[in-house]
Amino acid sequence: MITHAMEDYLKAIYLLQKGEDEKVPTSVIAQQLNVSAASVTGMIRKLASLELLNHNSYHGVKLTEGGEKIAQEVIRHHRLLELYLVEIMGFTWDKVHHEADKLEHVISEEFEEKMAEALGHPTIDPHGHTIPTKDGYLKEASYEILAEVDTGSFVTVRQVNDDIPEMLRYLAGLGLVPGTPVQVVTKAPFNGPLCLKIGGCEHHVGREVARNVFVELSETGTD
Amino acid sequence: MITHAMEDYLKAIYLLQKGEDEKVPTSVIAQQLNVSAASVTGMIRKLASLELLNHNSYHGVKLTEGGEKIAQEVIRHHRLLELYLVEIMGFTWDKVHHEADKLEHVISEEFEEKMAEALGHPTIDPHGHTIPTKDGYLKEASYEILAEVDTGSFVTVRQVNDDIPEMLRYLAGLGLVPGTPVQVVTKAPFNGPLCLKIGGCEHHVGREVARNVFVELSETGTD
DNA sequence: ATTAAATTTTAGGTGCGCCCAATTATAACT
DNA sequence: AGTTATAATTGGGCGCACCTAAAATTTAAT
Repeated sequence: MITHAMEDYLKAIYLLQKGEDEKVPTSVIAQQLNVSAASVTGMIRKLASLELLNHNSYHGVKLTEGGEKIAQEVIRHHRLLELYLVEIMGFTWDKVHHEADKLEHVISEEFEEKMAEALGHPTIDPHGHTIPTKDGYLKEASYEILAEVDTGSFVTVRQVNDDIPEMLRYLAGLGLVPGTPVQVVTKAPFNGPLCLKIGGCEHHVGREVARNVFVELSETGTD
Repeated sequence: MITHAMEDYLKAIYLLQKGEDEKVPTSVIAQQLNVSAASVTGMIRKLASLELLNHNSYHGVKLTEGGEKIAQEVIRHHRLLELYLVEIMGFTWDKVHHEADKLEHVISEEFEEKMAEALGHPTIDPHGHTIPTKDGYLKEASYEILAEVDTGSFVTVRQVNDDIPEMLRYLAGLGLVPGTPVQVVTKAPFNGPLCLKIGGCEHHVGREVARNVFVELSETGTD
């Protein structure tokens, strides 16, 4: 039996091992899930005994195929839910992450299918993340971090981190949402703010924010 | 902190104490929730310590105002969900009870409101049960049990029990759904089947089924 | 009034998922 | 290589929600 907590661990490990290379250390999982390292060790033992991941003591974990499958299903639920809540139910995009985190463990496969149909089998969620397909395929495109692109770059927003509601409201206010073209006008030194041209207007946003926005470099004739 | 299990107990007790008179005995709660009587006693102690119900040892329990409030909220969630799943998402009515039982503990107040709006603030769920209002008011109309009305009666279906999916599919097939007018043509003796005229056709249904259908007697000119 | 039957409660125990504190393993540094 | 810092694991505990088996209470029946 897969419990909700197990699903949370599998999802977290899956997303972490995508970001980095393979092996995910205990401490990182603990931080991600806001639990103690001891708790993680305990849960890892259980998941390993179910062959959902491989555990090399003191050297991190790696999901098995079975573990990845479950993680992808949970992520599909989460991202379909986020989009459904925004598009069909009229939630603002800052609220949906929290709601989806609870619902993702509870909905049936039929619920998932009804959502997918109502949304026209979408592939991208409101924050720009790829929705895994029913058969578990998830290829997350890799974008640049806005905070790190060169001054003068023309970029298009592709993704934003979805877990800080206040930041999402701020971003929406700026128009810094997936699909928006942006020019990086200046980057102040010493981790200072970026000056961004968004829809003709210039805005100054801090690095903290710019680290949570992911962009694609535009073809810009010049160069 | 109110847990999901507590919500289930409060809901069950609320619905049971409506049906009967006041005090609900331990054994009935145990049966309703499919747990042992010992488990019920344990949970009752906890709920009593939170002042959500009053417990007279060996003499059953009765919800306090606080307990009723929570029960009504859970029931509102459940019934709005059932209707939403049928009307907006296109579920068949036999599947929604199970789905709503899981979702009812998880959705936010905002989710509840979005559903209510999308449905035009409905008052009756797909099986004919009253949906409590936001401020907790629930007046469940009391109908006759189809199995017990007199031969020859003209009645209108008002409610059906929602927890047996196969029976719901059967009832839908017969057209025995809330709003349908029905005539009780004959009732075979020794708990035999009822002959019902539904939309011009006669059908023979067993007592078991007829005990799960609730009807309102129609004004029938004659008499 | 006593006893038998049914119901309810207590006692003791299980698995889950979390914690803290203490230990052990790895890695990093003279 | 030997010491030290960091990270991971083990051990012992806690609360929740459930269980079975045994004891206690109420009820109904003689």
